[in-house]
Amino acid sequence: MKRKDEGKARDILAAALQEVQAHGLTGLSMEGVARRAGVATGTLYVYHKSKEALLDAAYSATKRHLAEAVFRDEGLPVRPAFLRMCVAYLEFLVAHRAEVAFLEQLHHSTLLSPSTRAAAESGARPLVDLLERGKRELLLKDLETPLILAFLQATLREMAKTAPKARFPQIALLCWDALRA
Amino acid sequence: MKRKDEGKARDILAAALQEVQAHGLTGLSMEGVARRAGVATGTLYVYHKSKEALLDAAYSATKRHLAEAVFRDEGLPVRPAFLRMCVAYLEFLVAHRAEVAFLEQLHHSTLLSPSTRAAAESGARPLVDLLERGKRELLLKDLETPLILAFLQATLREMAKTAPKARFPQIALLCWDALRA
Amino acid sequence: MKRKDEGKARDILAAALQEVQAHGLTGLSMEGVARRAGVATGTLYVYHKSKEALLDAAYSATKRHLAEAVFRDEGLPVRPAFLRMCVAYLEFLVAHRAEVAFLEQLHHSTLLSPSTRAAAESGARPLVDLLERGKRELLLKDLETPLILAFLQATLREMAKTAPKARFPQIALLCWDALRA
Amino acid sequence: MKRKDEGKARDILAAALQEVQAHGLTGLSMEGVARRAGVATGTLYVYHKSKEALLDAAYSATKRHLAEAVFRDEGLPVRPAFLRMCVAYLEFLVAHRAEVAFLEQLHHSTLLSPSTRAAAESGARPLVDLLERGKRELLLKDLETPLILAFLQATLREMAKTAPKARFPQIALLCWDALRA
DNA sequence: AATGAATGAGGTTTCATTCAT
DNA sequence: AATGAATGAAACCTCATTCAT
Repeated sequence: MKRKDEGKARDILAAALQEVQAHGLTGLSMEGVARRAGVATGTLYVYHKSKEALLDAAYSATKRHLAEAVFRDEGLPVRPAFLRMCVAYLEFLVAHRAEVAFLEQLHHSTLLSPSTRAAAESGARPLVDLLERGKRELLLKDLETPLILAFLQATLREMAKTAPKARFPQIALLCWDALRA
Repeated sequence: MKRKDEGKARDILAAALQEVQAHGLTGLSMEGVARRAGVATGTLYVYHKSKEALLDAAYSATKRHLAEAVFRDEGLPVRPAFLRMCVAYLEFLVAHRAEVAFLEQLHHSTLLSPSTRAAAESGARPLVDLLERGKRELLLKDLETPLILAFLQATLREMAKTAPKARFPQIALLCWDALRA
Repeated sequence: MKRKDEGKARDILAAALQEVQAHGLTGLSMEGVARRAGVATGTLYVYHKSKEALLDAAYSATKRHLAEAVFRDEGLPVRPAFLRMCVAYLEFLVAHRAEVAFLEQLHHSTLLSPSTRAAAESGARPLVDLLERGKRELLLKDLETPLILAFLQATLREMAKTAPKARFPQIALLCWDALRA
Repeated sequence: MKRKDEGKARDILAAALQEVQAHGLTGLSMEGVARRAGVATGTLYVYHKSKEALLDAAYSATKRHLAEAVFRDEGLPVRPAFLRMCVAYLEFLVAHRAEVAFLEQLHHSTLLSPSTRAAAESGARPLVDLLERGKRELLLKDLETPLILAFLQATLREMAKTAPKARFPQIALLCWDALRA
């Protein structure tokens, strides 16, 4: 049921995202989303069958957006691929604060359906594959993948808060050095 | 005259924590908290002037609980102090999953007052002091403190998910090695 | 699309008026108003953003009703205009007891916004103008206008309680004689 | 049940009066009264069996206060007695605005018991008697007593708003002239 | 498809009153 | 007598969802 107005569909998801950012998950109301998207409340139900479904969709779309920007597999060798992903992630973090905050809020919450969660997870597949390839090729330390992911996420998120864009390649290198065998 | 009951105050905070755990922040209702605490809804407002205030108080109390268990400064030298804190944190993570989940949910959310956030922050003071002492004594790498904190949090949280209690000292040592100068 | 229903808006104001009459200001509940108006509680909030706003609106509407019935300026000379207003006021008093009682209750009360009070005041403008014209033309005693208003209100209200409709012109004349120069 | 603390009993009635003045009848709460009176909420129920009873008592006490100050019968002849009462009423109106406002609010309201209303009415007995004596002695116009009362109340209330104390005797005389045969 | 008025269940909060101390 | 914590019914209001247009 999605062949109505592609632009309006996008507006609605964007509005949901901005509303969560502005009022928090608990302060989110369908009326608020509708107002921000410039449509009537009823219209929301033309595109999504419930509030939960709308949030699910917004979460998925945002995750996909992030995955497309960051986790593309471009067929590079391990090291340059790793460095590119780190830089891309840092850039995404500073360029799309609202999206990042939204994902964070939704991530901890009882609202997402398990299937959405699983689908979202799969967006990072290319990075996971890359790390495992790196371990097989003995380029990376033999640590559990979730641990590496947590380390990267924590480090990059923290660095994105203060470091200037010019230093992003350096930071990526730093991460590489921390993890290489 | 009837004095305010210390036990009841604790029950209410505990009930709030459990309700968030059970239904998520968005599914939290004052009636649910009251029922679980075994008091009337009105009683909640004797102890806290609003839902927000109740959550604030529960968050503060839980943070304090964590700080007391983990971040005590016992006057030890840097290395043993660091190792002790790591182990204590790991132990807290596995022994108080509900509390940890609750803190996580509240941490991202628009509900906490800035002052509560600030107060909560200060609980980790002893660890911050320790890290800075370590850097001054040239025992630790000269990294920004927030970065070290993020690293420790990510690593320990991840390890607590799978590692058995017996390996906690080893993990602490691993962290030390990762950070020592 | 469903347009806001003019009839429903009227029903709600009428219901508020009747509820105040039945249970007093302190006994007024939104649920009672909704039930009497034959709408859902939520509907009240489609038309008025709060209980206070609803009462404000009901007060304004009733005052306007009274003003239209009584204080019309029909371009008559002072004496016949004065007599006509007196009779019209007396007729309103007996024909719309509920409205009158409602206005009285609201008049003394902290619920009305100052702007509503001011707007309501302006309804009697034509009478005020008439009285001042009468004083300028030396037809009426040179008393302060508020004093004349208080006198008229007290007298007419009191007379309306007992006098039969047939005597209204006589009463109006009596007032005129009491005030003429 | 009133032999506890005469001062406290007075404080409670005074607090009720002030609270109505401050927040209106609808904004009146027992807790507010207790706080202002400097007692615990429970104490209110030692002196009055319900909120309604408390308001009844406060209304009665205030009416009695007014009656004692204004409607004393001092055995004077009609004219001086009338003039004295007018001046006393004017003085009460300016000296006890809070009391007057309180009485006004309660007068229109469903809260007073009929018996309280009747008792309060009887406070003005001496004035009613005086007026009837005046009519019998052919000193006053033969108007219905309630009409005279309404006229006096409206006029004096209006005059008290602006006239300086020095002019009170003049105003009293004005009223006398308006009503004398 | 789009609208937005209408719904009514459910949420938060208030408050008169009771009761243990 | 005095206290004030505790109660729980009801009040006000919000909001996801439906439905007539």
